[in-house]
Amino acid sequence: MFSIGQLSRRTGVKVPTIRYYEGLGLIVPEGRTEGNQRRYDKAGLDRLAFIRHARALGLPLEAIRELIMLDPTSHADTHRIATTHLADVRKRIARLRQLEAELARIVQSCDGGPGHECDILAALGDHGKCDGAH
Amino acid sequence: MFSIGQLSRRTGVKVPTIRYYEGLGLIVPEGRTEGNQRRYDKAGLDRLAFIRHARALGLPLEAIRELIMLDPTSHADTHRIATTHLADVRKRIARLRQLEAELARIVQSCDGGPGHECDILAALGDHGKCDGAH
DNA sequence: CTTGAACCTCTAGCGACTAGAGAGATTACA
DNA sequence: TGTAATCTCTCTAGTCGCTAGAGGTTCAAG
Repeated sequence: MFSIGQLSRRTGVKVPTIRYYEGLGLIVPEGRTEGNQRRYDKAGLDRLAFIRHARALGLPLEAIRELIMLDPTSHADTHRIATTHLADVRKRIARLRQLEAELARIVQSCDGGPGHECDILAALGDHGKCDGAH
Repeated sequence: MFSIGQLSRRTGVKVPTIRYYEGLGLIVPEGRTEGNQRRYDKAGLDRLAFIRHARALGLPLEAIRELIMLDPTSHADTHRIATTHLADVRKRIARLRQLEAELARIVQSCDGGPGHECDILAALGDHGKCDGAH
């Protein structure tokens, strides 16, 4: 049996966050003490480790809830959620790479030295020079 | 003179968002009509276009506020803000690429077909197989 | 039995908006 | 000039994934 603090220390998830997850129905303590404090068993520990790892991978809590709720033998659903998230991550990477290219271009337009024409502000205000992706 | 709706249509920034920006002090209408409606001039339009483009590049509103407030001839500050943001974007890309690699590995561990051992749930719960970056 | 740490619930805040209520202003057209 | 349609006003609350704090209770060690 673990207290919420022990669970927190073992998983690296902060105490208020665990309670927050409980509010969302993602994890429920096995029981309570007479004094109303939460007590967890090994299953609770595993569940929280699962949530934490999935979060570290960037899955939104809603997707994690789906993973928890669905039939663990249903490969199709599991696969769908993971694949969707992978596609999402790839989209975000693509977008960030565009931003990176444009920002790099803007920063290079000025060497930061004094007495030099600085184009950064103008470049930020002027959409015309961009690829038009945004 | 533009109404808030005209400004919205010309810049692609939604009306409530313009008012939200005003609450943060990023843009102020040139004046108001007798009936208390906002009216903007060309400077307001340019200012909003600037904000929109900077946002599209991912700059947080706080950074945009800095850019607006600072002396436009001060290259150093401008350069610093843009460079900081570029570094931030690069960090986020690096992190997402790690996630992508791991997710791809996890998804590949299961072909989604029936009657097949699916490792996705196990892989999500088990941090041990990861590079340990998260 | 006392102390101090850990725990409880509840509320509010972050960033960057978005949605909606309910009321008032403006504009286009007849 | 009237009226109807559209626009705008302020205000509040919701989104996501937490985090921080107030004010009070319980637990475990010495």
